[in-house]
Amino acid sequence: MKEEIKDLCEEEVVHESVVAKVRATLPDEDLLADVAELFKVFGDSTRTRILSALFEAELCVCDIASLLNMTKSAVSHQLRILRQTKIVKNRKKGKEVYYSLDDEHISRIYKMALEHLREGKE
Amino acid sequence: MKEEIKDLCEEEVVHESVVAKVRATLPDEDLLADVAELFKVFGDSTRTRILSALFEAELCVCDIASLLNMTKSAVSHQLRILRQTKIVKNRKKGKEVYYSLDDEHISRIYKMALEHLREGKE
DNA sequence: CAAATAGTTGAACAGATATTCAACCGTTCA
DNA sequence: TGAACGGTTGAATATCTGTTCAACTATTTG
Repeated sequence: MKEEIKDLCEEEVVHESVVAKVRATLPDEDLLADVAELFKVFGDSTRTRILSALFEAELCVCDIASLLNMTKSAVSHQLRILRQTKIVKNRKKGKEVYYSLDDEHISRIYKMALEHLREGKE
Repeated sequence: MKEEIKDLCEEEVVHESVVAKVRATLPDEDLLADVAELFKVFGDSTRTRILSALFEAELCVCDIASLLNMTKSAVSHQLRILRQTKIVKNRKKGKEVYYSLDDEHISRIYKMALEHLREGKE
């Protein structure tokens, strides 16, 4: 018998034709992984707080740390993640490094989510 | 001396006035936590795969498990998370439980992210 | 009623992740 | 030049999170 995989509904799939159709339209595996990765970056309240601060103004690391009551180190670690995903850009002036948003789309997605949650709260 | 917190830029904040202004406009702490929580749900490729399947059709747990080549248990755990955050709803018919999307906004946010990533890939 | 199937659930485990800490680099300025 | 400050980085730690496994519920059907 072929019961190597125990819990997988291999044969007992209930709706073969629907499953086949959906499988055909499923986006590329890599693209879906990228979507997940992008959302994962937003999925941390430290980072969402940093971002909503940067919606208002360009800020240096010390500003952000003060604003969020966190250490510079912790902030810097999170900024690195936001930088690597091209959500945030920086410019150096003297000793200070100024951060700002790098992408218009990002703002739209973020604000749409905010709006969604605000509506669901009356 | 008041050096309890070591790395926090308490006094050395570089731009007091900007920080004060930004602080005033910062969204509610709870709302930001909710935003993060919502995005965290999207921040897993198993869940993004489930969602993009449900964009196409209503599916039962076995369908999804077969489609994604996962166990029913693993899928069920993720569906619970999607249910709790009201992203997905279910209806029971006989032994089977059918899942579908519960929210129009969610689709818009999700598809906007997909579009964003597709554009950045030529 | 008993067997079979769809689905759920909790505990356990492994892998990921955020913060802390200490050391470090680069720039300014005395 | 060297002290001071803004910022970064890597390792360590504690916490969180996804999958597995096994046991369970509920519904159908023989």
